[in-house]
Amino acid sequence: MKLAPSVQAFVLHFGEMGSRWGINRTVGQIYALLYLSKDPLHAEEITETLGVSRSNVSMGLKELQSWRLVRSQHLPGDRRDYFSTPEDVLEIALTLVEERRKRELDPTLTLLRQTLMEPPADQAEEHAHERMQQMCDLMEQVSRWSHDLQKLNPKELQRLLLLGSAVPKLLKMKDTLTSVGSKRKSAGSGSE
Amino acid sequence: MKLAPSVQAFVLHFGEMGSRWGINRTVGQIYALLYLSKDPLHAEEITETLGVSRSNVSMGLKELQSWRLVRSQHLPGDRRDYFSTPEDVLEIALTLVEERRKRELDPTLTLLRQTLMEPPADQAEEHAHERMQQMCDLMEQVSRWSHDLQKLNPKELQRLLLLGSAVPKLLKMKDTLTSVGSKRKSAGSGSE
DNA sequence: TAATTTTTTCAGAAATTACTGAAATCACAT
DNA sequence: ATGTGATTTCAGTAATTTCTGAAAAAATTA
Repeated sequence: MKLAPSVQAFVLHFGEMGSRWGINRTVGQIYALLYLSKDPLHAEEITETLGVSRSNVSMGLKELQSWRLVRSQHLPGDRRDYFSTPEDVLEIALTLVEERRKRELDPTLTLLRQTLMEPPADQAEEHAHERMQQMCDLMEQVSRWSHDLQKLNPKELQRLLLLGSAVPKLLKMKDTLTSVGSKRKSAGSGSE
Repeated sequence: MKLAPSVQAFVLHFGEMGSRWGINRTVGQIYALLYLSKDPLHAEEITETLGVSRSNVSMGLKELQSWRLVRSQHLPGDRRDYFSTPEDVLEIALTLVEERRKRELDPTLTLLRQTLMEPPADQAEEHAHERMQQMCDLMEQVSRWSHDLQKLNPKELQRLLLLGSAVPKLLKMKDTLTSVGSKRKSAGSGSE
């Protein structure tokens, strides 16, 4: 398949960015190609277009599926697998957040929780444990944010994205409201 | 410097996670060590503790400083540089968000904007450009979120983190309020 | 069932990234 | 200026990751 110049550039760019994003060049290129493609592609087509080996494409597709960024399907009268990316960019972004949480946060969170079960043995360990506790608390909050995001419907998510810096204003608004109803309620903490 | 078992485990873990986070083993270990350390350390101390070469530590510290995750300072009567991490985990998280935006989003955003300046040359490019536009729009929103986050003070940020899944409720609350003041105003869009 | 097509696996090769030791540079004190 | 200690640079080496081609396995059809 011959690519238009701008498509070619995008595919190559994704290949280069791959290493920053924690995937390899081929995986980045495959994703870019599928993302831009109007119709699902089969592995052989990807192989030819990118000029890499068939086995490399096979492994790349497997990895992208493990990220849930690529899906496979069958077309009637064709034995080959066809691959495509989800349409909705918001859905894609959510998946990315979720998978990165699993891979980049959860293992550390697990270690921290285990470690913090045991009390520090001595003075030297004491300060370290305090620091670990701080990191653990933060990661748990971020992790919960990520989980909560997954529950939002696209409409709510879209609004949240558009909100941006208006969030603090909204928080103030809420303060005003809640303080009207109940005078001097313990301020600041509590997850509502 | 001899490390307590739990500290040792944390340092090694950060080394292993490094590859997932886009840094190498040594950089991960150096960061973990400094993060847990009560006092700033000089490079030689890090070298001995981690058992890697002095030059490797030098490069690692340079990289961590480029991420703004590590700072250097001088102690009176000592010519060596001492290194430490910022105390506040929220501040650290913000820095991480900002730096990742710069490294992982901005380059792609630049390419997309450039590409989308030109109209698609033919039918084949047309669909690809639509997809690029969708990605570009989303990335710009995420990028703006990241920028806006940086402007929040720690208190606001902490509240936002605690909010989590309560955000949609808050949005609904806002709807109720604003619709009271002005009847039938164009709903849903507009960044407030 | 066997034949055919498609996909996956995996050992070795190629490419990339990380690390080291030696030399160069820098910073400060005398 | 010269010396001393600290830091950085960098070419070469080591380790890791990525990629390939061949073979095995799986899926589908006849």
